Amino acid sequence: MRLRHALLVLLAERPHTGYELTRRMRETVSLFWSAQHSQIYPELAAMAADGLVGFEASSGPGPRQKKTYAITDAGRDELRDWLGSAYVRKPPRDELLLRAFGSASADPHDLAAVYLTEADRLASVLEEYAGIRAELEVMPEADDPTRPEFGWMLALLHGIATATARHDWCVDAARRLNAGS
Amino acid sequence: MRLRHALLVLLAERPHTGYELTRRMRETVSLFWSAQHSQIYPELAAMAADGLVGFEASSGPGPRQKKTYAITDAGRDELRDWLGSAYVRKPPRDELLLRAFGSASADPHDLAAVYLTEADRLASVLEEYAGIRAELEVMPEADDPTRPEFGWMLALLHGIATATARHDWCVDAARRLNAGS
DNA sequence: TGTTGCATGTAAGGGGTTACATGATTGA
DNA sequence: TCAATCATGTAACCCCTTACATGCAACA
Repeated sequence: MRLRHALLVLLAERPHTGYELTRRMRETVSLFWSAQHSQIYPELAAMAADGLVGFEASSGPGPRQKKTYAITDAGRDELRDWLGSAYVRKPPRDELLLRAFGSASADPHDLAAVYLTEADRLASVLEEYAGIRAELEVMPEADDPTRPEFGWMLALLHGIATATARHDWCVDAARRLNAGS
Repeated sequence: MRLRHALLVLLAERPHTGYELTRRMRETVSLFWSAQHSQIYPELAAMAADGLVGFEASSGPGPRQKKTYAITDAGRDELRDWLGSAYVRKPPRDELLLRAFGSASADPHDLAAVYLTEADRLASVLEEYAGIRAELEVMPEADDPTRPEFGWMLALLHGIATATARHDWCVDAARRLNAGS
């Protein structure tokens, strides 16, 4: 039930409609989480049934009512408990590494090209991160653990560190593959 | 259908029973892939139906026959094609980052403890990797892209690089959380 | 005698993606 | 008038985990 906690994190900041949550997942949190609206709407209904969120309905565009969800005290408790609970790592599934492991069965140049393409993508992602970092670094809120900007900063630093490591690995993997022949 | 390719990678090396594939997933490939036997047995049957693998049955322990699966030429073609095909990144789901993003709703000390526990785990993982690396580095096969050891080396280097980055991030995140109060 | 390893399967359910379905408002 | 944005839902399907189910051989 991790989607539940992702939604609680966003709702702890301020109330949202399901549509807004879908957009924020895509635009803001997509660095480390994502979900489709088809998953979010039923989950919000279940969370309301469990008392973690409440909603106010108002007339919206289209045939149905628009529902604005807000976190409840029970929701805040659940979120705080989960944030402090033990982290259990999920088995990773990394397709890029699986390919590396199987390189003996590949055309080395084709596989090297795959890694170089990914390295390029990561390089442009890193440029984007550098811009966001410059914006965040001048904000004093980023040093205050009670502010949302603190979490943004942590997530960004993680993104920069891992994307850099992966970028360099991709370049090295391509070099090793091409050096072999 | 990525499990299919994971199994083809292992079968390209040599024939295996479903039981052996399950064990190798757990012991060898678990750094970046995993699967349960309940998933592997039906998939092997489907791959045989599609002509990617063949099997020889022999009498085994227990009530059923033991089946040793071997990759076919069609399987090798499929594997080579997949290894050279474009990589499409899957949306990541990183619970540790989700927690960082929600830190404003957490007890900072509890959350810092979670990160320090994970940092400890990563430190011991890194020690283990260093040992494997020392073994691999004296093997000349690790530089030859046509040998399985080459892929092991690549996967290991990735593991070391990302575990290091993540370890350092965990320590930094705990420091920032504790510095705030 | 009891546990571990070898060996293969099925069933139920959770979580996620893709596609189907509806319809008002705003701006080009 | 056409497209995009806002807004909410359902259905089918895929992938994966957990649990159920069977039974021989080797070893302590």
